[in-house]
Amino acid sequence: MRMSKLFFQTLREAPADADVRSHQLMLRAALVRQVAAGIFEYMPLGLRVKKKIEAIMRDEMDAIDGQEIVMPVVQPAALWKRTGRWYEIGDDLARLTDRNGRELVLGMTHEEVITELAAGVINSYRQLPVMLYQIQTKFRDEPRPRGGLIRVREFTMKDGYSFHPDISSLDSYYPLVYQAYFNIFGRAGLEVIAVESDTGMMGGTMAHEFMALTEVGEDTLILCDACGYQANRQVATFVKPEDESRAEEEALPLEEVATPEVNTIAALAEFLEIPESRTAKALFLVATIEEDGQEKEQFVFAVVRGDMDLNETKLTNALKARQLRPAQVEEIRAIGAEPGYGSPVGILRDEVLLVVDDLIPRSPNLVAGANRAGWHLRNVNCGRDYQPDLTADLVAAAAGHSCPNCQAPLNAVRGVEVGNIFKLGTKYSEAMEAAFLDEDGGSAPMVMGCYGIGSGRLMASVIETNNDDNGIVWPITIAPYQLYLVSLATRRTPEVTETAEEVYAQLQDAGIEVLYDDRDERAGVKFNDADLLGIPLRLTIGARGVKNGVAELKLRRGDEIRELPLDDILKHVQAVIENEENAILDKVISEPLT
RNA sequence: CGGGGAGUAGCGCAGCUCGGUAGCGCGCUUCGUUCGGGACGAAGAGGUCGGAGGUUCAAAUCCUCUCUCCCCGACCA
Repeated sequence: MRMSKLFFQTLREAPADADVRSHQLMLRAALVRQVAAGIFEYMPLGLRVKKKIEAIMRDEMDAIDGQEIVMPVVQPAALWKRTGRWYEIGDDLARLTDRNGRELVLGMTHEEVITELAAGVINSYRQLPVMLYQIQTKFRDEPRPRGGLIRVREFTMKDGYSFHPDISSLDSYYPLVYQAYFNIFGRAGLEVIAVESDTGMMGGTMAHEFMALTEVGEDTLILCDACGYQANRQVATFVKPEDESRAEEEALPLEEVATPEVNTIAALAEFLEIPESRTAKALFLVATIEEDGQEKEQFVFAVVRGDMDLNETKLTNALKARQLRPAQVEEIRAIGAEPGYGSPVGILRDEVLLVVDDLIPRSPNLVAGANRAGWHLRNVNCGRDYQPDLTADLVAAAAGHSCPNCQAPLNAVRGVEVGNIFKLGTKYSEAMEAAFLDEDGGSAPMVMGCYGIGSGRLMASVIETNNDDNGIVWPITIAPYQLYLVSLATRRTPEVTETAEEVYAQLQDAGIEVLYDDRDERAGVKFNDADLLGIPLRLTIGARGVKNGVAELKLRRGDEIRELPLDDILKHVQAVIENEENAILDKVISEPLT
């Protein structure tokens, strides 16, 4: 491709809207443009990267017997009503009505459609297992798109769905996808780690997220350097700090203490001169719980120790709740509690589901609120002063906590979720009546898995982790072009243009992807654009070199400049490209899932 | 949805406090000189100042409403 013909415009300065590095670079390098919040268009260079990423996805999906299909973006609401997600999912699901008043949705994922498709085609266990995937546009009306392509509303996703005759078939297939995912990210030059994750609205029994470690990530990961434990903060566990000396402590009498204007744990600990671990934190929430097929709202009073944070995912799971929201002040008062001074002692127990973290019964004589402003209670003891309805692990693991496997201190890092895999089980096949006849002639629902990767988010994550002050540093496997050919010709050096044209033709004929800078620009402009665009190889043809029969080769990552003989240039370039490719493939992680 | 910030030329910004009819840098066009890391000179093109309403002789500037975008939080297969 000739730069003189390329549809692009590099920007010297990043648009003020762009905050994160990858977003700035994508705009400056003319990969994408933003059309609206969370909605982007891809320009030629960006689309080439996207296509390369997707080619890798196809390759790896095909390698584990995936078969590519395409499903619609616009889907009938009826499908989503059958699984109940039409009611469960809120405003994230974009809904519309056609001219005849039919309700439609914009697909945010395709379980409903694919399950119906599979149900229509698959009748027999002989047709199983099967893996279907697509690379398709999704739309989620996110409440807050952010970070350029990190979190968007309209995006392209590779989503795959596998169908199995039984759980063991899924169990044996799942690790293949797990490895295929490492292959995809590795080949795209993105370092990721896999963490166990919550199954969330997808349902299912086991799930992993593939995370790119970067500060712009929205997820917090809990890692153990000592033993390799890795989990999303949503599900991470840890060994609760057991204080042996205190566990034996005698329960002391309840005692009210005046604490004017003290309505946070930090202020309370300071005011009473006690550690936060000697206080009880009260949290007021309202859960949506399904009971006898009916949804109802239930006030939930959660108690965790003052030095810990509630993990809402754990609480949601412990309650088997559909949803959880903070309670309103009026709701809190209605059950006899007071915001900022909440206590499990003396509330209207009939209306409240009282849930305590499993550390609370082992922590005697805590300071809790007194359910009236300006007062707290000393020596509150679970079991003596109040009886919880449920005791469970409710708190979030954090840096410094003890690893659940080896007790070493845990680390917390930020990550971007670039892919995920789920064992769905039969949630969708049952709802959609996707059954098959097994060997015994009996009917059984198919067991499903689902597997997603966002193309754009992957691209952004690669840029986020592969750039320097001058621009992007693409892994050669997904770079828009492999080689940037710079012609430094002037009007007085037609031989340079001639040579550059010859080299361009020669490299192109050999199948090398060349971006040829034939513009009438100064050297500095060309070099700076080459750096900004991040093309892995830069080959410069200048007057000096032509005179000596050489061209200069420089790698984007690195400073070394090598002179290559012009009469044998193809061989050298090919060798360097191969070398660069191998350097990336060598880093692909092989991590059998146990 | 709560909190904060911002909309003036393709991009980055000034002008707004104190109303007087829009400016700077980069980019873009033409000509000339230059030509190995974002050249120089000259001449140009380009803006209903996000939108609507109001105040005023006069509004980018003051008032009201509204739309959009960004950041933090809530939320999130």
